[in-house]
Amino acid sequence: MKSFYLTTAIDYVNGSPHLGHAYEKVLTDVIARYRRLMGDQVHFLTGVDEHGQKVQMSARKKGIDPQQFCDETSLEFRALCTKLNISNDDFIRTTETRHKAVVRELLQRLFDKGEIYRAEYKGFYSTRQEQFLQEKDRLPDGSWPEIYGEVTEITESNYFFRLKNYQEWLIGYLQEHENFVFPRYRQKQVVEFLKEPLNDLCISRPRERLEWGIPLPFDEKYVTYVWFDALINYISAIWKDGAPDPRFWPVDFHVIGKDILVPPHAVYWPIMLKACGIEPPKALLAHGWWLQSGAKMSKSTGNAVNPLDLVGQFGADAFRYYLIREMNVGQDSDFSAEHFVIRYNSDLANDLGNLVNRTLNMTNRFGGGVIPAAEVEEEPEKELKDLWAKTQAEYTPLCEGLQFHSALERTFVFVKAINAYIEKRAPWKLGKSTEAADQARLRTSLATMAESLRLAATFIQPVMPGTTEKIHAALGYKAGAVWRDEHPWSTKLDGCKVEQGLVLFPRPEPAAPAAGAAPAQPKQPKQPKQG
RNA sequence: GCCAGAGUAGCUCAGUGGUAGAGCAGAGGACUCAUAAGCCUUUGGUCGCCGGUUCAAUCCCGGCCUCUGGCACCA
Repeated sequence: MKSFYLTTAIDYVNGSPHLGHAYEKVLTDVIARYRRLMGDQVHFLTGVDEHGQKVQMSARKKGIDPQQFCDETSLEFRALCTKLNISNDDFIRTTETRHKAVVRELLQRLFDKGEIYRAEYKGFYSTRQEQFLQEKDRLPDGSWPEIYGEVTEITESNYFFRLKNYQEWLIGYLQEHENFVFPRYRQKQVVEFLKEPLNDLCISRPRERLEWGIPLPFDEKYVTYVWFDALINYISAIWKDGAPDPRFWPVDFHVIGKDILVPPHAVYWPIMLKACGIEPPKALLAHGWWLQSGAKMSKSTGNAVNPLDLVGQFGADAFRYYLIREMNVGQDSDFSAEHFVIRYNSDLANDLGNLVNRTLNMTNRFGGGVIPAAEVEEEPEKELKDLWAKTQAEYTPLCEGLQFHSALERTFVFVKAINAYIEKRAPWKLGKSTEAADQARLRTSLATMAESLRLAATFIQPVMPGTTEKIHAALGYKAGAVWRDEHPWSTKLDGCKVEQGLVLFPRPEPAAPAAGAAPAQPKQPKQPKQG
């Protein structure tokens, strides 16, 4: 069985989860679920980054121990995974012993090899912000901004990692591995970055300045800083006998935000691994950001909508659907609650949810609640089956290319076609006919709509696993163990007993006529005709 | 400044060397199994601007404008 290891970035616990965290987890989860369905042995890791100055300061502000602070806030991130139905196999925290041990082991290994050395670092230090400043932090007139308070030039001794020794190696590696970074154009950014000479990387902080970190094994007066702590999580979580578990390493995908691609994941990380004698990752997937231009405006009026509230209101599957359907992986996209409601109503409630409900109702009314076998194949059936063949052919390549938004789009084209098929057959008319041929067509139409619904449900599974299960259950069906065997058009449903009715995606209550932007009013009902 | 991405119907986007497409929104219609859902029909665009190559460019080339992101020790 092929193994497939993928990770999200670990989230910094000095703050609450937001849409960006949610998206990264959902995207990674969709890939993970898809690979599992394709038969891979998946290992999906996520977690939290808990060290550093900000955590130390936040804990102090609350008057609690940093560890206690981490214990509390990391729970929020775990809760987010549960809420979004994330199927991670592991959740790592950088304050765990298993992690700290590996960090120290690798630091020692590099120190022994001479990859880490001690040197003086001279710079401008802000006591108030407890950090070194950069030349770019200066105001145009050369002074330092007010927020830094008193700035003094100090010299500090620190440990450095010989990054620049590996610059040529990395450039060559990127040439040989053109698909190291997805999307491709981001790899160009990395190559561009490497045209400038690298400096060695400062990897320590003196403990008097930063207490909350992992002490260097060869000098306990220092803790390691940021990258040699956080990035290591990807291997510390699967550490086995002095190396990352060969069943999973090298990792198939590190899913990260575009903001931490260059330089941390695309430069520091491969070089760190190379220096340790460990293989680099197979690929990095840098996703874009959700912009919330609309939210900023409403914030000023105090009406800010937290996107994560939509999960509670509409369910994890609907939320996941929106994120995956709207975002072209790698690009940025705009998030708006209005847009969300429009998609929810149109795709999920009207097209899919309503289709499920009407299929169940017709099967009960015209078929006695049991899905009959198809008996004829005329133009309407042929058209629908042809479309399925086309959908099936396109689906897998799209998913393999991470084009999940397109894969969903094709699947919903098929869903719409099922609705159109039903109109063509009009079982409610066939039901009134006593002709044997019409009765055969009626049974065929019930079988066809049920089967096509089963197939559509199968294809939405990586994105909306709960919905797939509900639809299959409503059809009285339990999917087999091998997903790909579920893809072809079949007679698997013959004789299945269906449920009474099922409203999967209830339409939201009409928005209260509160001031300002009322989101997505439901369409005005048409007046029923008199008579 | 440098690098990259993007500028196509009201909105979100697809697209090909031969006088433009989808979904949503809008308009009209027939139906009733259904979450007043679904189906059918339909109104919208000098495809950022200016040149060039070509029989022919939205798609090729050059220039320009606008937007977004990155340009290191900051999660």
